[in-house]
Amino acid sequence: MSSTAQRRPGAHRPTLEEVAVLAGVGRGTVSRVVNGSPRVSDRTRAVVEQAVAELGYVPNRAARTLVTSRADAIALVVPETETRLFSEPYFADIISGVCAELADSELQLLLVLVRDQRERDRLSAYLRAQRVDGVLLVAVHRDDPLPGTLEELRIPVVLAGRRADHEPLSYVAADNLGGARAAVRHLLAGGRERIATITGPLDMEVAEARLAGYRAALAEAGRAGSDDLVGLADFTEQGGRAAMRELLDRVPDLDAVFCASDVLAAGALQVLRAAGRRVPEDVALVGFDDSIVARHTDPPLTSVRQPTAELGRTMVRLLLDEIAEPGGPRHQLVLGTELVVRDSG
Amino acid sequence: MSSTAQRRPGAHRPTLEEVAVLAGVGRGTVSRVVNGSPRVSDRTRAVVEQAVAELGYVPNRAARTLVTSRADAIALVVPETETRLFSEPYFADIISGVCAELADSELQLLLVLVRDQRERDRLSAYLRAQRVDGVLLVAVHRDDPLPGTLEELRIPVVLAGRRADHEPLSYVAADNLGGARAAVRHLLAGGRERIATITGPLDMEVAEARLAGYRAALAEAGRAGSDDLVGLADFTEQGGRAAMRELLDRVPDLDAVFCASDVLAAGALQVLRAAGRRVPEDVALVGFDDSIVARHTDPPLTSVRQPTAELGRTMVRLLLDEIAEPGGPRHQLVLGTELVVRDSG
DNA sequence: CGGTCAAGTGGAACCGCTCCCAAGGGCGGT
DNA sequence: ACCGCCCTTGGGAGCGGTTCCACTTGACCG
Repeated sequence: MSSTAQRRPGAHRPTLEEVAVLAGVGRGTVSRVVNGSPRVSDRTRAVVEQAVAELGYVPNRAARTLVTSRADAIALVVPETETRLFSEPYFADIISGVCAELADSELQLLLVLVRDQRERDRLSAYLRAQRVDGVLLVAVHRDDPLPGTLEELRIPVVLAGRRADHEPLSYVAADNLGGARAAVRHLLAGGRERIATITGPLDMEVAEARLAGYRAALAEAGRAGSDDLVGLADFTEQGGRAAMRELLDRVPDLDAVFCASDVLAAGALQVLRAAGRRVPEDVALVGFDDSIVARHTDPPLTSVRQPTAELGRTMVRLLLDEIAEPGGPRHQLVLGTELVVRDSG
Repeated sequence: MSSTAQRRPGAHRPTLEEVAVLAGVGRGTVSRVVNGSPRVSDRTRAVVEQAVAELGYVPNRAARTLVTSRADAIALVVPETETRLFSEPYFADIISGVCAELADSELQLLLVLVRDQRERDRLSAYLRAQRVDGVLLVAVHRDDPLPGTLEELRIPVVLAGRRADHEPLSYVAADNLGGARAAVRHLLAGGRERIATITGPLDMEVAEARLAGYRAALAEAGRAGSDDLVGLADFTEQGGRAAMRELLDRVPDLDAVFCASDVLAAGALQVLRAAGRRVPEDVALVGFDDSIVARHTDPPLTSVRQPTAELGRTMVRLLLDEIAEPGGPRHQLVLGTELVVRDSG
């Protein structure tokens, strides 16, 4: 039973021990070389590296994790209620940014959708089983219990967006208020008089902030925004339609609508058209997110773009910091937004 | 230097051993209870379960993985070149389906974007490090080396779509040929005479199959599809525009275009409009994917819907099969598609 | 009533790695 | 020539599970 070439690819994976034997050194030495410790002579290092290459050795992560209790992985957690996110560049860009930033580390990315209490529990179990070093949390609602749980478990977290003005955890957010204000200023500059808004669900700080931006722009122009001009919706197209209908009922003479998302705007647009209003002649329309729909509606939507990939990258950077220095200071960043003017207003 | 640091609440996770002590049984017994082995008396089981609950015990996955060499995780691998996927419901639905199916297992989902050779190598290393039990592969091009690598490593794989007609690996695909044929039949039924097509990159079987469906429909109607009527593009909007321009040059009297994707169709639509053609009066337009753009163009696009979430679910099911029975038979499934008629043709 | 056997249980061995400690060797200083 | 020190190195002791084997026990059988 000679230990011959288990050379069949895929069958046997060489262990550190085998590398040590081949290189004629001890296990500790191989470990040091593999992990780039400086306490190894150049000659030995070369020999070991040769052996590693020859055997195609790759360290077994489970074994390493077991002893270091680092998982070398982070999780991106998304409430499934937000699956809509997936169909927008927002999410794609976040992922893209996250992966880009992760590429230089040895970390892996776990994707976790949480759709109900059961899955929430499952997630807790994961975390408790020490499967990840940190968590990226997207689209948190104000009363989401998850951030609290994570904090209790002492697991580093970074949020995309914040739960409220005053957010204790680390987060990276887009300047929603500023973006919304810019959008409404643009409408004002275009001479619009009766500017309405359709908001997202106000238990999300994003929606709240965009509404605040709308109000701020009106206020600085010396106009009191009447509540009649505010239509409430969730972030769906259907919600946009319903809200637009109500607004038209309540304020038939409105001449502009700032929508808290492009999808909302798309819904609103349908209703406006059905009501015989021309966009932008009769009613100007501005969205938010600069998502793919914005470019394809007729007319294309003026919208607010967020630096989403950058947001993903930054989140990872912050998370790595927190992982490296647990209990360190929290980091909170707000990234700028940009108005993209198209034909809708 | 006393080993303090570990007493922070939330820091220390109870081990199997501690549960055993509390329950007054051996480690093996606890393990059996935790893993649902039948070889435990009801009384003992109850005692152990009590102890588990009391301590909030959750098995350490790394330790388990180390000895069982099951990773309890699968990877979803996406070539980054296909990030466009992310902005379409296609991908969102795949993920959603995958997660839904995974929810009942103990498996986790790793998301891996591969954007260049370096990351491809990194992926190989992951796989070799036994971090996953299987791989879901999306958007494979014909000459993609990844499937081959995986096969060599003896890692179970299921593809979304296939590389060619004759695909050795397991896959789940939509009936692209059938869908395309249905789309073109619909155009024929509408009385269209000069039906063109804009294809995706022909090194992908999806694109090829959709083109084949187009040809099949023409053939069965007794019309030889001239090559003049075929415009080549990648799956981008820009590609759609370019291809549409060429087609108009070559075949000014075309009265319908079947596009291999909605995004292509959206591009084509812009060019048609710019050229003064009315859709659908002068030129009928049909897309594929029933993506979010399809509903928002003006007019909304007739398109072919694929059962994408189902596709994700099925992929997982097949993969679990392969994992359970390595070296077992390959499974290959084709799921039906459905024509969604809107105003564009 | 001894013998057979299945069920239930405890515990050792081991998975592959990191970490630490002790030991070997080289070298400058005295 | 000897001592002390630093640089390298080998290898033991776990990390927290699973698995297998051996042992105890009580039931059942002839």
